[in-house]
Amino acid sequence: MATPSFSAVLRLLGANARLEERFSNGLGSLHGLALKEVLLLMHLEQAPRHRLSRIDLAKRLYVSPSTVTRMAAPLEKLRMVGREADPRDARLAYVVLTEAGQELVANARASLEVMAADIFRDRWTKPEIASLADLLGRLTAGQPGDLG
Amino acid sequence: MATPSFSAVLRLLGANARLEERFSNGLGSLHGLALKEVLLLMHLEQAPRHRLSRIDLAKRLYVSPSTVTRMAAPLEKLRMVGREADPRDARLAYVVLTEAGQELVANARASLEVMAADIFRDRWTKPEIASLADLLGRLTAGQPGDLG
DNA sequence: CCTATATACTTCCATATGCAAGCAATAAGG
DNA sequence: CCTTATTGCTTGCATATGGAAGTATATAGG
Repeated sequence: MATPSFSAVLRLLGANARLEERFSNGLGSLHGLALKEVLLLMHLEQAPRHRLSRIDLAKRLYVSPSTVTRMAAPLEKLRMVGREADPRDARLAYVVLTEAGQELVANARASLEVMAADIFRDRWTKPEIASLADLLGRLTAGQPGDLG
Repeated sequence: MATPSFSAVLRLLGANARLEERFSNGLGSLHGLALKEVLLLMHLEQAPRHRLSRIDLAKRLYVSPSTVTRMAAPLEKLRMVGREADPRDARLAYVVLTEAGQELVANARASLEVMAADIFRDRWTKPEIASLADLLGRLTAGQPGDLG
């Protein structure tokens, strides 16, 4: 029917939809945060000084700057992140991971790793999982701040 | 850092975001339709008698039934799909692909296959693409109406 | 310096989407 | 038959998101 390339793309779209559904169901009840919010915190955790500008976060999360502004607001209210100005450039308003945020992201990451392992539990060998991760990594290569 | 399973999941999310961005940019200008609308038409094309109930479409597109209702409305206005009642069950309102819809989906599919090939143009061998498609197919297995 | 351009962020508006509620029709069980 | 539960679809409401416009700051070029 479809070319192999097209088939790969179509299946990636489907696999993504299934994964998002699965993770959303499991995660919200556990930590009260959406998957995207946890990813935001994970990017901060990985960044130097645990902080990133909203623009950098937007690039890493593949969303618009306005979305980052609105995602950060409730996280700031929950004291998971703080706001920090740059002394050299008054335009910058870094999003900084707090202590509480670090704790939460550690727990959420553990939950996510369990859920991820569950997805491959049946009918997958370790080399197959590694191969999938490797091939997918080539599709996202060249981006700053790869989490995985 | 992350377990291989978690890494695969994270990269899949990122790859999906990049692909959607790329396909949205290229497709809208070509045929005036969003990627999701083309996928809807492709599912109809593949279905017996070129028609599906809104519920079946929702499952295949991984969206809610209300979204299908609202996606079909403008396509019906454009005469890409029609509405057909079931003589046995008056609750069913099939979405049917029209002649014009078949033409459009053929053209759009060709565009999508070119775009898909573009994504893998550099640094990918045919076996690698096939392997990726195969592995991703295992994540979506068991679903009705696989397009690829 | 002064002006023009670019950047970071925020806010407004339009659109997309899921969920709950509602309606119509069918199916199931007495 | 009649009642109840189920199913397919639509609509109202709340939320999420991108893009355009607006503000403030920084940079580049005379």
